[in-house]
Amino acid sequence: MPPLPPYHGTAECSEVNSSFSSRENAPPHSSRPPAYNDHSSYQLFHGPSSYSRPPSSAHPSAGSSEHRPETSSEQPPPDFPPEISFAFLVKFADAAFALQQQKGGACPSAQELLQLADPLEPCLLCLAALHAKKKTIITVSDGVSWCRIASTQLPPLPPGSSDPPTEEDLNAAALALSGCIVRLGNISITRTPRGKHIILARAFQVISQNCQALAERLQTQRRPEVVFPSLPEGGHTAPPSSSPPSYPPPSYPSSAPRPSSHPPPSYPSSSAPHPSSHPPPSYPSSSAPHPSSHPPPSYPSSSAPHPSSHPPPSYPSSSAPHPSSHHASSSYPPSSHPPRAFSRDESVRNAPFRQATGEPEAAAAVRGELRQFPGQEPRCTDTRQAPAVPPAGHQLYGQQSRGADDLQAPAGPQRHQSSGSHRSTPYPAAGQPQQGQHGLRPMGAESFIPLKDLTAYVAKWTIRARVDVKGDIRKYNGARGPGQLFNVELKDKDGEIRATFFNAAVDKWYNILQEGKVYYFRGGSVKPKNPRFNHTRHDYELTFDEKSSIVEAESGADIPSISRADLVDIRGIEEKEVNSTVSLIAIVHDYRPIQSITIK
DNA sequence: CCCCCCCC
Repeated sequence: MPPLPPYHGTAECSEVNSSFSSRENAPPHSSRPPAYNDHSSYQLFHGPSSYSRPPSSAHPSAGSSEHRPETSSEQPPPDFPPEISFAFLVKFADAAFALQQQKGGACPSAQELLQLADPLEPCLLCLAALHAKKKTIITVSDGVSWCRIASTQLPPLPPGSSDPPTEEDLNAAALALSGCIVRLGNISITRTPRGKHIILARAFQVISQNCQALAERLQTQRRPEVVFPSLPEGGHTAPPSSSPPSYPPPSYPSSAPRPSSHPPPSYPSSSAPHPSSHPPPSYPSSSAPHPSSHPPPSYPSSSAPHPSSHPPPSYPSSSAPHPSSHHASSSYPPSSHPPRAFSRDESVRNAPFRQATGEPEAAAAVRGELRQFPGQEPRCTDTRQAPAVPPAGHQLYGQQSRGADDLQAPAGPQRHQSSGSHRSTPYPAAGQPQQGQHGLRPMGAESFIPLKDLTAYVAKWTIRARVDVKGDIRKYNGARGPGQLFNVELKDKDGEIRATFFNAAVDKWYNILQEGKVYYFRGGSVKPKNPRFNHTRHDYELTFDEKSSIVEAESGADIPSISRADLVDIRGIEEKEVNSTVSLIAIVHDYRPIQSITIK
């Protein structure tokens, strides 16, 4: 899939994003729908009433701030680095709040947050992404701050949704996302000609659905919203002061200069981030960290320079202490990863609705990624255990055992947890691999070449890459008649390339290829890409047919699907250069599909 | 073989 160039977009896009800015100090609490509509000219959501259910109301029992995720409190949420256990998240959030209060309500800077964590505990947890067009706004939190992200991807729809999904479908889908941990990937930050900031995601997967307690806990505590008006105009790159990994947690470097503490005058009084029901832990309106309209010279973050602007391309599982500190993306070629609209189909695959079978979706979702962290069993907060991951063998697609099959749930979790969540509509994940035979042999022992070395002049090649993004099947009517196709964006350690499957190849491979998994690919054709439509950082693109060989790789640990280089926390987003790409994992507090946007 | 969305 062709990373599209930065979408400088549509007016509506910019408008939507403008909502992130300033006045959007609304707390993540879903109880404040109006906040989203402050622009009378925009009709962003279906209707306030449908969203007014605060997650907490749905899970009254979990409202207490002391409530902790029941199970596996010591386990990291799926896809989080092993150091990031729930206990850590909670502890970290508490420390962050304490620091915030100590600072008189000012949001701790990234630097300060880093200092709250143990040297080896990454304090930046997320991976985020967004799109444009038919936007969707998701309010997420990383435990420290929260923000709204716009996405054109519709929420994973419940089974039986009609093809243009009905409002009810969308609402149900939106509700189902509350309390989910999602992976929002390939976030693109761009600036429109009019100066608006666009934050778009190309990947959206539900990793876990059992995090209501954590989400509620986060919601019960006021956290500053991170708005994005303060995105640097041009690639401002924080001075790479070597990350200060080790600061004893207790010592809050309150000394850290907080320019932020002086919110620009323009800041709306609304600054009180969470006017809502939860009494502010005591932080002054000043807390409103990001004066919207006037992009602070670089808000708190400025104080916390994000070290190396050029993060390592690949990250060692845990050695990288503070991925967050790396604003890798800043080094990204602008526009290299433009927003890409996700189709509903994809969303469905990532639906939070679980199947009755209660598959360990978390594990499924993370499979691949978690493997990067030896010793970490993929698991979510609770009961869902990681399915025994079959000894990484060369698994032939289509011949997997049921268990393996489970693991394949694409990114997706898609099964709904029966346990008391409001999302109870189980429905099977789409895109399950078929049970067909492919007669392909494992190629684990085969040698493969790096994607970057692939050219039209390489005779017989085998590549080993992760399906970073799988597009939807598109029907078309070309000169040779109708056809169908889908694209995937393949990625390996240091390269990427787009591949296309046409017609019969679609039928054969579409369901086999799953986003996030690593495969050996052979038998495809290489041709120069058309830079007009393909923006991957590769001069060529691939085409596979039904006779090609594609076999899942035994392990994808060396090809991180979530590059730590791109990991940032929410606050880190604003520090990114325009056109940079970042990743983060956050908890969805609220998810509201946008019904329509009326541009004035 | 497409190429939708953005740019050229």
